[in-house]
Amino acid sequence: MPKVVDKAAKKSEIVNAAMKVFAQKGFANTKMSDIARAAKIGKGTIYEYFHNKNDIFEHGFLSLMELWETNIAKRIFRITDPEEKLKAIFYSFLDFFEGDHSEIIDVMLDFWAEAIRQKDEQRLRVINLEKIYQDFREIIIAVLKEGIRIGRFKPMNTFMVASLLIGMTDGLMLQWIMNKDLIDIKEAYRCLIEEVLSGIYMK
Amino acid sequence: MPKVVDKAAKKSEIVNAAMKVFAQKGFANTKMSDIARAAKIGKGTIYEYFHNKNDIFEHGFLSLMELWETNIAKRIFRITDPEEKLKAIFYSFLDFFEGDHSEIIDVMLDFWAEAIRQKDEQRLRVINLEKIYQDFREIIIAVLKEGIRIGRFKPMNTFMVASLLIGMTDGLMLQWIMNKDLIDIKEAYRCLIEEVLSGIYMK
Amino acid sequence: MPKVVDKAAKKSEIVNAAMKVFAQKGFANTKMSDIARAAKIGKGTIYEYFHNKNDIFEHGFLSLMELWETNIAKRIFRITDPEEKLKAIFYSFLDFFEGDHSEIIDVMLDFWAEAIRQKDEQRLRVINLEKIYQDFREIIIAVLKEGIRIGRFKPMNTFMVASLLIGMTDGLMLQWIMNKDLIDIKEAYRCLIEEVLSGIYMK
Amino acid sequence: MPKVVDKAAKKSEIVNAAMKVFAQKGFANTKMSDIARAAKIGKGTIYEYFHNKNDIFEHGFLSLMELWETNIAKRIFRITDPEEKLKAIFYSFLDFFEGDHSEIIDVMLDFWAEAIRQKDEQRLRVINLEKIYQDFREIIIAVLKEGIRIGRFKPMNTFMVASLLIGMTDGLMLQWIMNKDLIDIKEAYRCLIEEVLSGIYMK
DNA sequence: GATGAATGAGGATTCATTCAT
DNA sequence: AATGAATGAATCCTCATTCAT
Repeated sequence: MPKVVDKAAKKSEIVNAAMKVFAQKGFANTKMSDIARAAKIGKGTIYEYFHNKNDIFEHGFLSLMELWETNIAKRIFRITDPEEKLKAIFYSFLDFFEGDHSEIIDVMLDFWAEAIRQKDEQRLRVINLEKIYQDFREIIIAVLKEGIRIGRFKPMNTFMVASLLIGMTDGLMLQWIMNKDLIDIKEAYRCLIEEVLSGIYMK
Repeated sequence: MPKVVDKAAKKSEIVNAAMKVFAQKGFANTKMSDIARAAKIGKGTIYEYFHNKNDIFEHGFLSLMELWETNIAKRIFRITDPEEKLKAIFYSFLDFFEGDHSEIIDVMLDFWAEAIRQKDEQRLRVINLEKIYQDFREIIIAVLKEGIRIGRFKPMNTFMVASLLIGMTDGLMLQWIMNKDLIDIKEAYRCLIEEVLSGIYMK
Repeated sequence: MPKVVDKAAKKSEIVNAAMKVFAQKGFANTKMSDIARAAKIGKGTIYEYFHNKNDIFEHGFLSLMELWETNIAKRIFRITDPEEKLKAIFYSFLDFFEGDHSEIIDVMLDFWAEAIRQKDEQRLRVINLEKIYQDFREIIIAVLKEGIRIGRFKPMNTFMVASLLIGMTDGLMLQWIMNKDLIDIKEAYRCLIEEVLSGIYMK
Repeated sequence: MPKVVDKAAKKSEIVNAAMKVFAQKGFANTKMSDIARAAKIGKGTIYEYFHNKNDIFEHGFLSLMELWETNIAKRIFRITDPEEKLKAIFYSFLDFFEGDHSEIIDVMLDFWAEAIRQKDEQRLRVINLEKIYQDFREIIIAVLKEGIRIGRFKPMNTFMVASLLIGMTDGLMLQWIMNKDLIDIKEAYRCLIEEVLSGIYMK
């Protein structure tokens, strides 16, 4: 009888180890041997679970996205009030930063850069960033429209405002990554929600 | 009699060519031969003007920043009204996107990713993104404070709001890079200035 | 109570499976895992029966040779007439091609190539192709000499003619492997025996 | 001005060096560094002239075939008598063995093995052995038919006899490669031409 | 006995950089 | 000053073999 191994568990162990290294060194500068060392396995073992370095990268991205979607869904599915829903959506981001995913966030830029580069390629395109933005935009647009309908939000270009709000969280993250001591991410979100959002409220 | 060459001019020609290739392929995937071909010179000639690939990258970043600073300064140095000043600052970004620098913007993510990676290294650190954010934040904070002082803006956490506003332009750019047809960048800035900023105005 | 296994039977099962894969992919391109899959056993199990990949190869070659020798012997041991004996020898080759060993034949070239490469090495040299040719040549030379003695064959350089006849069957096989539809191997041997051999007959 | 190099000449230098190594070690066992050392250049330089190891192999094969075709053509284009033409064709092989290509011949088996393996693949198939046999067969068939027409050769299955004759030279070569001292290749061809061919002559 | 998960030595290939011309 | 031929360090990936279960 050969050794029995939880393939799925080991796979995600490797992904996690890889993500940490990616975050530290960047995707291009990370060697397979770095990942192997971080995961405390042999170089060749990685190839039992992944086709190549890109494959690991993509799995990492996907697992990050799943985590994120689950989180959003959990936060907002019960809320009906548009204002509260909007707040909940932005607070769901905080969960990421406050959880122990902060290291993972560091590699987001590499994901972004790679995704943008892949944007015109028909091939695999596992990292379909455009689709992700689209999905997220639609969620926010729906909330904004509902708010406008019931007279809680001012009339506005919902598509643009949604894009700007999403942009704000992304851009905030960038600055936070740069210097985590400088930006109090919790306070930043409070400020976003309490002070900036007020621009879209009626009156 | 040796050929007389405008060293500086040729240097910036090479940087410009390199930036285009970086934008298309990303820094790591760009070969020196790609740059040489794009600049219509020999591979070896690049080394007459730059120490190595990183050197080109850094010069590219710096020239981008200079362009940007010049632009902002030109836009706002004469304006005194805080609201107008704020608008002018954001409109100055548009100049980038509307000018023929749009291709160059594509490489920004690589700059960001690399800058973030270098953030802890004492060494070279030509790309001091933190410093750049700092500078930009201070400009905006000054405007916000002046606006609050004269009663045009609501009291607020100026540091955070400044960070959020900067973040919004960065994040917007990300989405615009992804799909330039989807996002009307001009309209987006109009929306930012007219609809979102109103959240900070008094009444 | 340990499982009782017919070691020898399993060993030859593995060899047979391996030969099929060798024939398809060539020795160098065949992975141990390919052999394991073909033999429907685990990769590690192979090593219970063979030292390494080379070992399998050599066993395959040897079993092929045994088959061949048995076949020749069975065909000719009763015949005394030189002409008939010669015909019988060549017909014995047909048995190979007409049997279900045709797949195995495909790997002969790899054996040849490897054997030739080993020809100068003192080491292992399990595949002693030179010896095999020598043996075969001697059988044919004996027949030719007997034929000459009793006046059925013309006087000739028996060594050379034997070598040429052996070469003809080898070379024929090469062409047949290339395109089995093009060459009717049965007709080819008939032609060899009836038309070409006549060159050595008296009259 | 960069160094001026005769690219074509260097390319064939590399091929020649590679062929020698292939002959000694076999294609699969030859490392790129072996070729580099043999050609007295750096490992990377090889890739300035060839795409990969296979590419070198194929160029080697092609140059061998060109040499061979040139040789045959030179030998026979003026001869009209079928018997003499046939002899000339076989003597043209001798030129190879007597020239300094004997080392190159050693790698033929690798070509064959590889060609046979590629026989079903649609892809590149630079080494189209089937086509080569076809061409050669047609040349011989034409000679045989002409000989029969003018009553110099017996009626026969020209396709099969041609295949057998080609096979004989191939098979002879195999044995000669095995032990060059044992087989006097010159005498072998004389014997082929004088003794075996006589089987097809009228009377 | 059987297995396949784990391994790391080995080798093909890439590409920044050097340097002779 | 300009060039591109030459290079080899660096790195991805393969796969025969080992060994714990």
